Amino acid sequence: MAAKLTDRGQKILEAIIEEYIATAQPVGSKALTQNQGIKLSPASVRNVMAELEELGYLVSPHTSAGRIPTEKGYRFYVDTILRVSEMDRSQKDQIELHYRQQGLQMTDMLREASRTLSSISHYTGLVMIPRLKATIFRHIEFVKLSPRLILAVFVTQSGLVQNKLVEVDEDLSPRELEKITNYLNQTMTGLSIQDVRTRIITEMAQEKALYDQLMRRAFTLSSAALVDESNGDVIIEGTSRFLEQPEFSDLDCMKRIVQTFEQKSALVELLDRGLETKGVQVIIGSETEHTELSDCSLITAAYSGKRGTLGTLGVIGPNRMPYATIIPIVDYTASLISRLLDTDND
Amino acid sequence: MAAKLTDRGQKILEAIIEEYIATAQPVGSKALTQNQGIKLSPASVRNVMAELEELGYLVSPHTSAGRIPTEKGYRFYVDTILRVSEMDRSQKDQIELHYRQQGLQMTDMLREASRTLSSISHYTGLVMIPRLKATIFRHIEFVKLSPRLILAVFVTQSGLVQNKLVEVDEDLSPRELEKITNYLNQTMTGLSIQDVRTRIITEMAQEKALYDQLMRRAFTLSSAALVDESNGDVIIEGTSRFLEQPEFSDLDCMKRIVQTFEQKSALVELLDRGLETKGVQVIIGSETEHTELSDCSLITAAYSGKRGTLGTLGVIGPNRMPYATIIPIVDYTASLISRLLDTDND
DNA sequence: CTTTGGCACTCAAAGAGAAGGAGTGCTAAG
DNA sequence: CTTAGCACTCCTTCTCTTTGAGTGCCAAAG
Repeated sequence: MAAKLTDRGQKILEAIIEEYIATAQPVGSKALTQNQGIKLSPASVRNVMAELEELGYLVSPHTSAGRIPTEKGYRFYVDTILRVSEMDRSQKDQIELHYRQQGLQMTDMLREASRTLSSISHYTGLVMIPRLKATIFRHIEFVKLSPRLILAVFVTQSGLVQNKLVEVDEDLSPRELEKITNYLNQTMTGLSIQDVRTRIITEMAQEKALYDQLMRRAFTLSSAALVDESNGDVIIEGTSRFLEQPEFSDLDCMKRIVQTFEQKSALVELLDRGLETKGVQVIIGSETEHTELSDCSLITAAYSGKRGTLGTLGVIGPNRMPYATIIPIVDYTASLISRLLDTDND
Repeated sequence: MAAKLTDRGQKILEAIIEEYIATAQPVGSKALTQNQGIKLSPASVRNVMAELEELGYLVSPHTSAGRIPTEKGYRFYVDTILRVSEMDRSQKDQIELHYRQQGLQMTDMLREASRTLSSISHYTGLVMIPRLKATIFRHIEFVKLSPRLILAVFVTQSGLVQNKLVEVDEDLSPRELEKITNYLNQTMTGLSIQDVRTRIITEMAQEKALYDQLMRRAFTLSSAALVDESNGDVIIEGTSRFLEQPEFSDLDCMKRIVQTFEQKSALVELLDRGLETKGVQVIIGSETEHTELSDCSLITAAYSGKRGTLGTLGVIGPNRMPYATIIPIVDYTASLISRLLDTDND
């Protein structure tokens, strides 16, 4: 019971998980001895399986069925058994093919990324749109729509374009607006939005601003324009892939998952977790801490622009996912997107 | 057989359809005599039902089941039987409640419209984003991202903001860009994009442009910026509502529908049909001319801004939809959106 | 001529066994 | 430690039956 997992135990656990991933059927002892390079009799395999069950890596749905992996089983598989192979050139090419089109804006590119993740992995693709405050200021422009209404258009270093309507108290002349624009573009370029906002706040408190009307207006306007009220957004592509998975054939369970997708907030939260981590992260089942997603797993990786992490992307599917093939796909996509964001628009 | 539908026939058809809409179960003669104010014996009702079946308004799934409406039945119901009631104040208020938030950009408002349509109708909401070329030019702004890359930001009369990256052959100085911007904003405001583009083309052909370098650049740049390469886009909210409908409990059928939604093109095509029509339009089943949607119906209406139709919005669900309640909802939402677009941003 | 009660008929849906079979745990022998 | 043998479990599948809702038609009543 207290015994650690033997070498043989790992081999068999691996074989069971891979078989189950492939077939979605409980794996029996006999099937194992036939399919894999396991040189043991069914009876021996059964002994090991009983051990594995006792350790919590497997369960059997009922007495006369085979075993299926538990979350703990998947976790162990992903953490210690799985060796992720490098992708070969042709696979990489296949992915890159989707990003050939030039002149895409950032959002379009991220949408394409989500679509590609889905179509190559055969699961559902997720891409988080960068949080505004994490991005680098590049350019701001104000368009006066009416005396009291101004459209702020705002471009980040990585090419993300954001629009925002700002209502103002006082009518600003075109000349004033232009001055404000110039000032902001000259002083703020290269700072992160976070920094821009703190700078605005400190400068507003300083004397200079107190006496210079224009300055005050500039700061009021830009601080309103740069408020990031979004709680994050995710591009989801390939929801229909979920309908292909036998584990979600229960309509009710399916409905709850699709609803969770539509609300997005749970996915935002899950993708957020990957922001700090380097490399690929795997979240399995109840680790999501959302009951509706307790049978789903995520494979995510962070992507970055010139300066630091921008967001995360990944794939979501059932626990029973071919991690071995999808992890490299997610990994490569993240680095590819990072590369594209680096070289684009400069 | 050749006989037209009698008054009594209509009454009974109406009762059957409404019963079927409510229960999703084939309707039998007995149920009818009990539920509705029909003062006939089951046997008489059966006679009428047989007639209705012969005329093609009903079918029975098998001998010992009740009858369900055919598409022809729904069509007749919608066209001639159904009398749509006005909505009362409280219902209108309930809808309007969702649009209270101020300072929404057009796209956000349309998304909210789609969400509201879905949540109030309990089906799936659709809102088509206006085609660029149908909209009225209000303002254009160019942001130079790099020597060869310019971001064109483009605002329409109704408040739609569009960004586009344009690659240029020659480096344009900020001063030149400013002049171009001013020129375009002065001459083009108030024209439709369609008109703007034809005007650009004719002016480019004229002598003035041939000799004025700046003009030529202005036209090249703006014509590139105003190309509308999008094939239309639709905001879909509440896909999960489909999973609640018993008629789509077949996973395979469900999957095909969700896939069709994801591709959007079919929906764009269907919403496009409503652009010319005034008032609410109903498309039933195979009238969609998409096999995957042959069990779906759409209820759509066009919405408009200051000048003419901008797009359409509506609801999609199974053929068996409560048309009587949804038609007013769609109708009112379309007029509400039109009103909001009219008063907004001016 | 229309309406209605009666009645035989049909057929899907639901339930009850019964058979089949995959897989297990245990034991004892190699 | 490994493995063959064997009894046991229990899900799955199939068939058969029952049930009941609903029909069509006919003949009698209004």
